Amino acid sequence: MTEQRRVVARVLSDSKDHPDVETVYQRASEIDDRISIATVYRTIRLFEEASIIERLDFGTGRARYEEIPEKHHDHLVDMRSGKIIEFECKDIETYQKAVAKKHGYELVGHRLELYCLPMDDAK
Amino acid sequence: MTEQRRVVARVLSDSKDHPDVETVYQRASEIDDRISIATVYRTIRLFEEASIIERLDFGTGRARYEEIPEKHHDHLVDMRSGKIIEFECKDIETYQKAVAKKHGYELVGHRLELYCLPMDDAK
DNA sequence: GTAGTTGCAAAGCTTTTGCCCCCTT
DNA sequence: AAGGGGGCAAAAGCTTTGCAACTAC
Repeated sequence: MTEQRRVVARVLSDSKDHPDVETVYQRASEIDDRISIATVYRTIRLFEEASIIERLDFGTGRARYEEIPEKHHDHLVDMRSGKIIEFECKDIETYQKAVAKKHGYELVGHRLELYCLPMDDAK
Repeated sequence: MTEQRRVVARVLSDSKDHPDVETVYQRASEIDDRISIATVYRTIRLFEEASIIERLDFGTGRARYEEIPEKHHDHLVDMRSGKIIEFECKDIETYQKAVAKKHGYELVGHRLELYCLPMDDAK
């Protein structure tokens, strides 16, 4: 466990948003500027493989990350502001399992994003 | 409307799977080998912007495409074989709208993928 | 001391673009 | 004839990697 990994771990843990690698790198650099972006990539990959963080991708071409939460949730993307809202919906998950089963599969994971506009903008 | 675009359009239309750009390029080349991959990219982008096709992305690093269907559907990914199964579930969509509304949003689009293993493999 | 980690820069992959030529209309 | 479209190769954007130096234990 090196200093660099500690810093990256701390940044990821402290981030309440869903930062991309560049953002993690910037935040880590503020704490300790001897860190390189290659190390950030390597460390993030390591954490991802260890199931400590999860990769998200909202179609922007850059991967974003969050710590794997206690409680699973999905994401609602505010298309106007880019804000990400987390939500949980047990009913949806129940139906997902049912769909998988109907096709002869066991549900192992899923990915759900809702792309939305604020009520007032919608029209 | 040039020959190249006609060929790409035909390939996309004939493809029952969800080909990536490289695959579309290969299939197009079999029909007419004077096509370049740059043109395939350009044409696919054009069709995407014209809402003729839709971009999919199953986390493999390459975008995949399908014609926009009459009836909306989502995708179940067989993690063992890579096969993609299309499904439709009205109930899930109803709950999605409800979730959006609860947060003060209007649902504009969504993305749902189920990652599954065949029943027999699961354990 | 040794195995594992970092920095740097180069390379990899997918996708986009500049430029000039060509085809379509 | 004019203008959009295509081919090629170079460039861009994100991510990974080779290698030598360095660190943690």
